[in-house]
Amino acid sequence: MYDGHRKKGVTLPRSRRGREPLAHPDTTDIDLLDVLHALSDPTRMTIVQTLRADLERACGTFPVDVAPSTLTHHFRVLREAGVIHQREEGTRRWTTLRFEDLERRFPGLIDRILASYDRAPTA
Amino acid sequence: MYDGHRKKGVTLPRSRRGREPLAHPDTTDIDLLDVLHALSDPTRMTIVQTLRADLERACGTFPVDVAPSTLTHHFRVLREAGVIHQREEGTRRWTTLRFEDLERRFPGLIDRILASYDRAPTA
DNA sequence: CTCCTTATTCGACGTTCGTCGTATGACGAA
DNA sequence: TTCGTCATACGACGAACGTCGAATAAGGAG
Repeated sequence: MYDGHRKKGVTLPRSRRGREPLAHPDTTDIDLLDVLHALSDPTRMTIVQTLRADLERACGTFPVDVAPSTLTHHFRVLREAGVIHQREEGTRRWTTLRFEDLERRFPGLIDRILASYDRAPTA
Repeated sequence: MYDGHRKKGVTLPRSRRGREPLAHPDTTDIDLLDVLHALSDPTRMTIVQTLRADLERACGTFPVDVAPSTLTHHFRVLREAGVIHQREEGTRRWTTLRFEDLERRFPGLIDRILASYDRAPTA
């Protein structure tokens, strides 16, 4: 909802990077529908595809062409869906695929989806 | 279909059921991202789940609780994504899962997704 | 013919989505 | 300290989404 007035920097210091510990859902709470939705975007699919090949990457090193703030948005969607894990180290935020967790929850799903995507990248 | 009697419809003739032949994408044009998006909605997932079990059903016979016009919308999303096929017969519109087509395009995908959904229906 | 059933199209509504520019914060190097 | 880099939060924008009610159309039963 719209909260109205919120002067410039007066009111909120606001939590920034490193404050809130980057909430990740428990493995058992990963929702299939959220995962499918997260993977239904080409940018996010590319991110997951890249992470399946390489183990860990920093945010800025993905082969996608969107603004940094857009990328942050996509990472949040993937993280909140339980698809990726992010940890912080200095100014970098390292990202991994939660492959084992996904495998435990939905055996065989991720690789089947990625294989389907390789077969027909963007139609 | 015959076009003959356009009675008092002064304003909008407009295409209605049966006029436009219910466009379905070719098998080779089915886009994975569209399929994943189509399946990321609980109502549509339930429809697909139902169709995988039963072979063919009429629109009104699905175990979902939404308004008829909403259901029509969901069927269109599934149909345009290439997930279902619909044919008309009298006042009924029969719906089937395009299982063989999906299997040919993305082998093993649909059953893997449905198995994942059975495992954790709506979290 | 009339009436009921089936399922649609249309239009509207509030919400969510993907995108970006700008400002901000935290870290590390000079 | 200052400066540059990495990545974020915020706010805005238009587009798409899920939902529904009302009107419409066609088929079938009487």
